[in-house]
Amino acid sequence: MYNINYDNFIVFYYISYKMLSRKTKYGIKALTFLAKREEDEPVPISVIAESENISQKFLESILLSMRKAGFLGSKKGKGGGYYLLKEAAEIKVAEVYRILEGPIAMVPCVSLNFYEKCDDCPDEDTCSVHKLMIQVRDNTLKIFENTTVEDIIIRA
Amino acid sequence: MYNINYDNFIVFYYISYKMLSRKTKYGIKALTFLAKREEDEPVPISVIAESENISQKFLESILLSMRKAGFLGSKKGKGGGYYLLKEAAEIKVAEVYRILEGPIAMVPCVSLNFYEKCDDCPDEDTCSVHKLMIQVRDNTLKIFENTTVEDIIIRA
DNA sequence: GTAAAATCTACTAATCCCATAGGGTAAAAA
DNA sequence: TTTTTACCCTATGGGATTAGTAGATTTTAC
Repeated sequence: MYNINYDNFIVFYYISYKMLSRKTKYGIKALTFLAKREEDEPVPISVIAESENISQKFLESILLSMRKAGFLGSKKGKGGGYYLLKEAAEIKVAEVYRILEGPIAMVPCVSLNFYEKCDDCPDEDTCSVHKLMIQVRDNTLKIFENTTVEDIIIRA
Repeated sequence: MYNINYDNFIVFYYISYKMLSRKTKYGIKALTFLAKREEDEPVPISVIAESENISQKFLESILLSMRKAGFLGSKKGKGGGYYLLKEAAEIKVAEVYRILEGPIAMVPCVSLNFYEKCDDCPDEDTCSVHKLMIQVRDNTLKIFENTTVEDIIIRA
């Protein structure tokens, strides 16, 4: 929490970082954790959760989403857990982001995969922010498309 | 709303675009609207709201924030309204964004102006997403710093 | 074939923030 | 003094996030 002085009145406000949710963050952390292991044996949720400091129940739903998306496989029962189905170098951050977070674009009207007209905006061509947001989207997309789980491990 | 087929069950879900709120979007639209006018006379909130298709009450608070931030001046009573205090070429999108939306960074631990440790992350150095988010921040920041209200008008 | 281990599923809940609306006050002009 | 406008405070519905709780289901181990 921060405070800023306006006209001699102290104004308290919370800063919100909503662009990267914990869900996506945890998802990426879990993927890199799995990729860093040498063995291909299934890893229980509990192990990933503890190692990466993630709420286990929350992580369950995240891993499930990524299993349904084809990144992970799972095995039930003793000795079970989750394991990577793809090579770390084949998993792009862009794909993971879209599964867990949603569109990469800042506004629906500039989304490539989930385009929708902004319901508050009568005309995209005259919209002040449209082209600016396309620019931002292209740049962010470029980074996410060119970064794989392997890249993340190497850099860190 | 989109629907996707998982295991023969139809799953409905809503897509959220939270990165650029209406607040910021409306703020930029209002600034460009004022900048496009040739006269420097004050423009009533109602006129801006109607022209740009913005909820008037919501726009009130937005313009107030931008007045307190030094971008706008205001005049009460008949013939009153809001007017630009700076030249359009001097108003960077980055500044407007920080006032209305908040930090440009996707996560607190990579924010330049509002740095905070992520409370779910024990160690930034070993965090998988930290460096990636720095990269995204730098790119977005570059765009926002190099774009002014005048640029927006010219491009559109 | 029983117990343990683990994934899966569903429901609930607290909290937060966005977007908006309503109503009233203060100031400026006519 | 009346009108016009910005200014300020409060409230509220809805939705997203981030879990927590309880149990069902599947697999392995003994």
